[in-house]
Amino acid sequence: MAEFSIDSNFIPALHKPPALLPIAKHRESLLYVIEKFPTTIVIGQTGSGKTTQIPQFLENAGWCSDGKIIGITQPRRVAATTVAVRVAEEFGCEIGKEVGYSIRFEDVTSSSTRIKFLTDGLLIREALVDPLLSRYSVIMVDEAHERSISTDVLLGLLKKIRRKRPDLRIIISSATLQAEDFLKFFSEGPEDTTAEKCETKDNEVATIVSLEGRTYPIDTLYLESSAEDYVEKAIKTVFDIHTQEGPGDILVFLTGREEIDTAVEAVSERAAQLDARHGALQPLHLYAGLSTEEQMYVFDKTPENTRKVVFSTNIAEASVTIDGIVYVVDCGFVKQRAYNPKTGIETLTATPVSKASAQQRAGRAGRTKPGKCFRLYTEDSYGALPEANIPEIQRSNLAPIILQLKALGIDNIVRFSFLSPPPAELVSKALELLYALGALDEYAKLTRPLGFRMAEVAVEPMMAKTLLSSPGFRCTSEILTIAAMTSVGGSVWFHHDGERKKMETSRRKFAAEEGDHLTYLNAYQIFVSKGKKEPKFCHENNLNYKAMSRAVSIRAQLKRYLERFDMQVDDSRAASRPENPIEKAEQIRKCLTSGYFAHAARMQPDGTFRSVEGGVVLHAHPSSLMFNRKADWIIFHEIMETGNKIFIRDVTKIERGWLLEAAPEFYRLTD
DNA sequence: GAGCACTGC
Repeated sequence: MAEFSIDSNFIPALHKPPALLPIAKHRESLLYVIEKFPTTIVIGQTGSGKTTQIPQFLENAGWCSDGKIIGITQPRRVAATTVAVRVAEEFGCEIGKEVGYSIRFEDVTSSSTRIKFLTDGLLIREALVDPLLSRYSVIMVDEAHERSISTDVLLGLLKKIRRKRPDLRIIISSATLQAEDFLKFFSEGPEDTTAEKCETKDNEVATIVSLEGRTYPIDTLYLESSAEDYVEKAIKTVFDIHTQEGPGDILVFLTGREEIDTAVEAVSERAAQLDARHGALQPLHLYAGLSTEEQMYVFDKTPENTRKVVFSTNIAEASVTIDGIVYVVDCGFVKQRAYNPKTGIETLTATPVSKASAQQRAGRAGRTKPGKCFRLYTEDSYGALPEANIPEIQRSNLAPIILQLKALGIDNIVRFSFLSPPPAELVSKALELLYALGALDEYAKLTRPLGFRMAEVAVEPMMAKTLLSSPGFRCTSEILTIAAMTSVGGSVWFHHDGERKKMETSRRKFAAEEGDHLTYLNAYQIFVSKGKKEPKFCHENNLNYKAMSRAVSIRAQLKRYLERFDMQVDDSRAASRPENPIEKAEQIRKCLTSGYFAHAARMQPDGTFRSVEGGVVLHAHPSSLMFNRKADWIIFHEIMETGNKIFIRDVTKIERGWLLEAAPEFYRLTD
């Protein structure tokens, strides 16, 4: 008889049994607190098990017994799906049964679902149909400290809903630093009523619970004097770690693609001269612009005697977790988006990180054993950093979110209870645009049906207006495609290293003389007809298959909205040759002007553009067909300032007269 | 001649 061996007969568990997580000993007290207080703020580090365990405790304790469900929101789609799959496993059910998830295009829930994970943006959308979110007995807002625009809006909504639904339990998961802000927010009376008094000590409405995490100690090291060139300093630090420190992979935070590619190249060159006794160094890059398969390399196990060093953007701060990182190198900067309400231009600039970010980055070193974090700045500089990031809601274009709030019946935006109120200029800029688009009337009320419909379709306001005016230009089918293609955002064309030339020639095959929007339309139509929606076709034509498939889903969803509004969509003629292609193209360009009149510009003799609003100098982005081409008047989808230049992307030629036709009032005001 | 990261029944 063969000898019995445990090793060969048992497969090690993928994760530790829940009972071993520190959270298990807090079960009773957590349930007590949630029962007693309408709002509970949970502080738990990564590894505390809060996201996976709390919903199961609640389900077990009977919070779903009256047919209501437990909802847990996440800021990201991947998080919502992966956590749901894991909880279903622990719960012992098939995903979509008792435990499910719901994200855009993917509803994996059923009538038996009791624990539901979803993105916070989607829960806000549910509130449009069910304003009191009456299906839920408990709503847990996870990763609230990240302060995404949707999370902030959701928190304001929940505070409002709570007054009408005393039975609803709200759980906010937060990092230590921000817990007090959340407590204060939920303890204070709403700003829009004076009647409700603040609760007394015996009648507290919110409390904080702290859970232990499973992180390991991290040594933090600073520079004695600040570095002049942090990319070079980062590379040197990597070699110092490699030659002087024990085993373990390295994660380096830089700000963008260019820096990262430079660093990867430098490390692979210099690593060749390393003494063999130190072992090999394998540099890898990680940023969102990479294709999924290219991103996957950072998860591969390195060969024996090889140390992995990942140069990454902020994507590795919260969105992507790489196992085996023992050393973190932090340059101290991040590229951050901001919106300037005076010019209506978004900027993307490298800014110093916050203390919260620096701590989060350092924490990436201590996930499997004690680690070290090398900060490429002085301890004094750290002390001077802001405590937390400026919340997104205070530095974004608010037009989309104000449209949604109005549709939810929140007419007085200024008195809505925001955790961090947005600056008044951002609010008035958004109101101005929504008024110009016809979504709001002169009393700032949502118009019917246009405003309500614009709030409902899942594209930004200018495109929503374009889409909804398309029947008047007899080009709804085409605009649906263009809306879907611009929604996937800048990732339609794709090339491997050194294949840029090939991509340019591929792209030229789809090019339309009138500009980028019609080029998108050509690419999409050939993809769904001749390309038969196949990956092979995409590969041959330098199209991003993932992006194209997403465009197909978005288009189908947008089409369903229009049909619900009783708008006819005739796709049959678009697929075949239009009767008069030039006339059709003109209708499409006119229709685009009806939504994008605020994004108009005129070409100058030197090839740059001058914007109609503000008269600033604009450059066609090199990814645009209008780069190096002649035009007169144009409209564009997106505008962004990077470095010292303002770029416009997705550009289409128009005629001046169309602007006055589309928005006579707007142009009278700016003239 | 070039852009951080997310996201929407």
